[in-house]
Amino acid sequence: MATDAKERGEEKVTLGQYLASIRQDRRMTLREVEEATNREISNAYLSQIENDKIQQPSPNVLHKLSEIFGIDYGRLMEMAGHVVPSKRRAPSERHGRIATFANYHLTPDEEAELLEYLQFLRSRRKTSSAKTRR
Amino acid sequence: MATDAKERGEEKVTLGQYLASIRQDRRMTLREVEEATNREISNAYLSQIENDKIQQPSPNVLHKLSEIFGIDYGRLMEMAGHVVPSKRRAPSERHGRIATFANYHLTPDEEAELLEYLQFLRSRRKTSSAKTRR
DNA sequence: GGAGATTGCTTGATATGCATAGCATGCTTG
DNA sequence: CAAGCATGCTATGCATATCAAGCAATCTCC
Repeated sequence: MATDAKERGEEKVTLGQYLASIRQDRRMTLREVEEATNREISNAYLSQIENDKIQQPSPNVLHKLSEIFGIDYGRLMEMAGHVVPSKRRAPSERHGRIATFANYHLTPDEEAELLEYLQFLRSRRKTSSAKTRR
Repeated sequence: MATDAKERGEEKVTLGQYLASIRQDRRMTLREVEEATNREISNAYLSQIENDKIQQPSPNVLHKLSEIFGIDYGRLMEMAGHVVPSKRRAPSERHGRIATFANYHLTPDEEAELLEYLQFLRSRRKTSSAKTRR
């Protein structure tokens, strides 16, 4: 247990972070995404979303993005703070499938590095009682 | 025009009409509904919604109303013109060989750090070439 | 008839989604 | 270096969701 991550700030993946990482994973530029949406979503606006300048992008926007990227619309809705049908609303996020890496096109190399990094993270956390990071 | 929404004709019922008729059915006043939502939705705003002055009430508002009235949230979303998340999840199981991370049960904290690290990894070896070292 | 409450609605103000245009930096090549 | 383009981001402005306050019609009950 332990895991008092909530108390220390920056832990949870934001909608912006998630979308940005997905876009990079797909190797697309902001303008390419704009193109892909038939100019329905401007690159400028996308930038704001990725930097969390927009608090709640509309469902239609999120849907378009989920189509482009081939990711789950419901999850985007959730991350944006919208209530999703058939999902129980709980203030405390039980982890579950927040940002599963299945959505990323990881190369074997990347996967290896991530695993290694994860081990590093965990070892560090177990041994030293961690404090301010970075 | 506060006629019953039971028009025999096939004109489609608007969100406002629907909500108004439901509220009347429940025999509640605008202010009672406002109360029932813990004042999250003002009676003034409700009035505008019922008269279709508002084109797209936010999902959260619609959800609250669906709770109060005990009606289907998804339907309200649809009537409001929002795309409703369908669970018709396509066979997007392209991950195949790299589902490794699915086996780890990452805390939100770890997931965030991994994502950040992945972005870091990719940001440096952008698209081959270039010996740029920022 | 008038005070007082109740109910639906309008209005003015504010917040925020979202677009167009433009900026800053980086990279490439003459 | 300058020119050019690509990429991410910012500045500005408009549209609209949402609220607080107030108004008009109604229904009491004296």
